[in-house]
Amino acid sequence: MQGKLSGEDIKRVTELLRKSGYKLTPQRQAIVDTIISSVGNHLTVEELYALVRLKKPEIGLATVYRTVILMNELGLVSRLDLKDGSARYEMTRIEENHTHHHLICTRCSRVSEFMGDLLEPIEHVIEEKYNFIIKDHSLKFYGICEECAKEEKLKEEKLV
Amino acid sequence: MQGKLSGEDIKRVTELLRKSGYKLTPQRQAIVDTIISSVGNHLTVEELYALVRLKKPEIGLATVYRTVILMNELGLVSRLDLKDGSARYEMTRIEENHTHHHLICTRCSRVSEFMGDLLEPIEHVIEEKYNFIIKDHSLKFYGICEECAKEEKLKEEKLV
DNA sequence: GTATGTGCAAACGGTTTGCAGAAAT
DNA sequence: ATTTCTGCAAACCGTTTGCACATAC
Repeated sequence: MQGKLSGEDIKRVTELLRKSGYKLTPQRQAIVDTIISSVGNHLTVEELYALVRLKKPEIGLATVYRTVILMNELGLVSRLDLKDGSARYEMTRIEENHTHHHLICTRCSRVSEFMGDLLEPIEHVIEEKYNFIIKDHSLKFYGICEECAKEEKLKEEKLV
Repeated sequence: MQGKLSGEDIKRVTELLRKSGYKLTPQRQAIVDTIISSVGNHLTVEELYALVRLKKPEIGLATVYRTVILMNELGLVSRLDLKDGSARYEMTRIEENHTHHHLICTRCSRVSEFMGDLLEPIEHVIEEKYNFIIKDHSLKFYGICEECAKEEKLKEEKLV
């Protein structure tokens, strides 16, 4: 659990749920609160489930799945697929217009992010050259994060 | 089944299997042949299984899984994860140095490819800025392919 | 009051695995 | 002869679904 919980965000999300004709149940509230209060964490559904249960022990896993799918359809969260078999979800922050990407450490599987509209020029080339209308993109870099690189260096030094 | 079957490729692959200490069974042969003869097709394991069974009806699905995992470890095939729950595999062609990406049509789920080392400059920026050592990357564009766009246009015209 | 949402447990679908027999080296 | 591989069926694991009850509106 990290990141600053923003009452503004919670309002925005619950409002949109309402407007779209969905009921604002305590379960959904709890899930929204939890997922917002852990920005930057890329939670699996199980992880989210565990966190939500701290506040709402009666909640069922299926409800978490259903809510997260719903929120994804509404564009409130975005799904992230690493290569490890379970989907991850994170809040979509309003400020950014779909231009954030992921750095995935293959040692510790930590996920960090980087910003930038670096792809825009590439997209234009593609659209013209291949007559392909781009709606969305996914850019991921796999490699070794700073912490793991440091650790490795330390080990090497000890061996010398 | 499409693409030109290259005897050279088959040799290269079977050779590498041997050298790495793996036995060259008829099952593996059949799988290698099939996957090579369908370059550009991004097969799911089930699809590959169905194709291989045309030549080797006794083969088991588990063998196909095991072979494809093995070949992936050896770098002979690459795994492609779309958002549809099943992994796809394609031959890794020697000519290209990991610089090919995917265009995925969200209408017909056809997958096409595009080449280009467009990411290299971006990678350097990232490596410096975030102290992240990049080993691999994945770039995918989701959208509407040329054929589907045409189809849509046709429908619109009929409605007018 | 009614439509929608929930919890539970069972089903699902892609993938992996344990095992006994088969085959490559 | 020995190690590796195969086919089968069962297990696995993340996810989805059917259902009877509960609840937000």
